[in-house]
Amino acid sequence: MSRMSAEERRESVVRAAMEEFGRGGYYGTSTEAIAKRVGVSQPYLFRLFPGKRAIFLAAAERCVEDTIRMFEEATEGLEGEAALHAMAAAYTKALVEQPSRLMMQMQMYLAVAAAEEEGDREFGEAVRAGWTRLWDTVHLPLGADVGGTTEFMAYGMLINCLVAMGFPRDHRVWEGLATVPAEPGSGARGGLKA
Amino acid sequence: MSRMSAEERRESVVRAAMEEFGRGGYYGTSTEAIAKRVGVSQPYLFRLFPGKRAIFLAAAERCVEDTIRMFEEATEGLEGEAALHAMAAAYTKALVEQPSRLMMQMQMYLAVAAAEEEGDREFGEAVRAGWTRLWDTVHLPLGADVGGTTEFMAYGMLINCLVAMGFPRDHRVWEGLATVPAEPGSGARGGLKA
DNA sequence: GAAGTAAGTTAGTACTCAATTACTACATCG
DNA sequence: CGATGTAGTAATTGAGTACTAACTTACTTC
Repeated sequence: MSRMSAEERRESVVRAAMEEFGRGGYYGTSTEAIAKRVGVSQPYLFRLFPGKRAIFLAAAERCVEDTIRMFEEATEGLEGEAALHAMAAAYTKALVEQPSRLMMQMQMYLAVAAAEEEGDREFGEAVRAGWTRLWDTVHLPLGADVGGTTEFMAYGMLINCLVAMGFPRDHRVWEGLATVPAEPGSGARGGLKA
Repeated sequence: MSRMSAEERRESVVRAAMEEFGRGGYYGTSTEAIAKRVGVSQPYLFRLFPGKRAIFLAAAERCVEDTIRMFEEATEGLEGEAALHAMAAAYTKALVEQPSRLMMQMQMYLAVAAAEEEGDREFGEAVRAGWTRLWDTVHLPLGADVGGTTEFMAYGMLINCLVAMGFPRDHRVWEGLATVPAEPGSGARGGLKA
């Protein structure tokens, strides 16, 4: 169909890969599924990327970068408590609008062990580096409060897990978390914790 | 080699499956890998279980039950703050002694989406039921404090993620968490958060 | 000690999937 | 117009994998 520059194609592959890998993880996602979503033949992926792992890694890094930028933009000019609330709001917004990004994040964390066992030590390094950067991105606007940063990340991971498990928003396990309202667009204020 | 009753064999299969699935997830683990670990031929697994999914589910449910019992035993006769510290200590002990159980737990959370897409709605139900039971198990000794329970679970999920990513115990991302000492056996007291 | 049963294996099937090779359509420029 | 390069596909391959069928070995019981 529509021809695209290789760079543009790679971009749409990365986006499609985030969705697909987010759902099925590395091993549970076929390159064909990604190709189908992009609207391109499966072998063509291997002209755009050296292999499946490279696609996964690209999606993972993009995922981290997006989250980092999201927090940076949310906290622009803010500090302390205000920054915390801004980040929490941004997170709950992402939770509704891009759940696949949260899923992909979890999938990349869990992919480290298997990758390491397969001899790919670099993947783990990249994931840990990404986490550390994300951690610092949160740490700074919170006024370098280690406990606060850790707490924020902790609630984030809990939310990711609840999303992964598919708990409906009105289930009691969400009770302790001030989440986004049922319908998006009606405010989305509130913190990550009660 | 040594013959066993089918029940005993199933038991060892479940244990092996927890290790293997914990590492590679559902799709990243072959039944042959499990069979090898058990020390039995691969096709024999299908006489003990109806299929791969059933093995995964059995391992997942065992995993939840173990954790629930762990917390129940840790909090026996305790309440409130004391129960919290007991559970935290038990968790950090498990973190060192049975990391594969924590990994399996995460893997089962992330397996829900893919299972649902494959038409297996029951798996998600089972996982959510397991989480809810675990939640209640923590909730009770904490004096039915919703916020406290949520916080405890949140820190637990964060720890699971850090373990999955393979962060060494002395990395700064652990700073905000009072974790177990470098060598096991030297006390292991302290809570989940700083 | 023969018969029956339960534990376990070997061999094989049908299928999926990552990756390669060889080809085609379309543009742009000399 | 012809040449060169780039976006893309069709066909295929070889490795792995869940699962089946048929057979074998050991324990138990009368």
